[in-house]
Amino acid sequence: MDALRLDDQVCFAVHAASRALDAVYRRELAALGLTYPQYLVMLVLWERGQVSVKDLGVALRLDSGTLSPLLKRLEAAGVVRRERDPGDERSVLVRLTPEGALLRARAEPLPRRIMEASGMGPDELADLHRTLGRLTRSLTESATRA
Amino acid sequence: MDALRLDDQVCFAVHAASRALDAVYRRELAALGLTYPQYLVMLVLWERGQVSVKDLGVALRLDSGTLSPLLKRLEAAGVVRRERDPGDERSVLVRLTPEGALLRARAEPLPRRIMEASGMGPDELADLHRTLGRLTRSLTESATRA
DNA sequence: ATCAATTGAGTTGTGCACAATCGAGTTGCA
DNA sequence: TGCAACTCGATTGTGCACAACTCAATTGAT
Repeated sequence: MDALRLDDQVCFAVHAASRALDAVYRRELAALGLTYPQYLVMLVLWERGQVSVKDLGVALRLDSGTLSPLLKRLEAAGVVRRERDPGDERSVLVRLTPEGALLRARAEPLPRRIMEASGMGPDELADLHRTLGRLTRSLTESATRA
Repeated sequence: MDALRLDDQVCFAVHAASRALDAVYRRELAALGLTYPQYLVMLVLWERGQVSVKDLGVALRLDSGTLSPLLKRLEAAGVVRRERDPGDERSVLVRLTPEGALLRARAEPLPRRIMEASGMGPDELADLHRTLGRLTRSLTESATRA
């Protein structure tokens, strides 16, 4: 086996799977007016109600260069509000608007639909989840070490 | 378990792994002057020597909107050449330049380095590769059906 | 032989991702 | 107390990804 064959590269398999997932989410989220990364932000907000941009970045592993414009679009769409933290004026708190909170109900059926589209059972998905978690951790560590 | 919890979403695990891989490749490829998607194109060219834009799109599952500017940058970097297919003037053939062919040797050690950074054994990686392949196929099918 | 439908690249517009940088606000230490 | 170091968010610039569209070349059906 040739180490440089495209089809043998796990990296391409991950990349392709990620884009295929994105395409399925694009279709499912269109009705909610959200993109996939915007949906990820909403997941965090539906869990916590309010988060600083900093903590959002930690949760999603995104920096402010990505989050700032994304949050601006979510604010323009009327689903979140942004305001400086009175206790620390450097920090910006992001909260759900009532409209944003209402979106949650419409997002509820999504995970099941994606699971069905994946063609995999719960156990297999859980296994994949764990494996990818380990992979991401290893890669991240190796990146910070080097 | 809450279906909408970020940490329970396999989609986020895939997304995060993909970006972590991209980060590692970014570091490794910097010396070659390539980005990760450009490296994927080069993989195909190192295999086949010459490919039409159309076939590249099939191999990488990318459309011309992504490939056209990317190939333009590779051409500007001097590693590929583009010319109309004399047999079918609609088609554009992409070929390696000698400089592009030389890059292959410098890319050779990459897969091993990434494998080490992944912290996973060959069997486990092969397994992940297969699982992701099935996932991508299922998602793609479900997308075209709907 | 003609022309309508199809194919293949390219362009435009939108949005994500990251590096590098800036500036305001905060903290800590001399 | 005063100032240097640090933190946080925003901005700029580059590149990837996809949808929608344009246009030229080709194909096929009549």
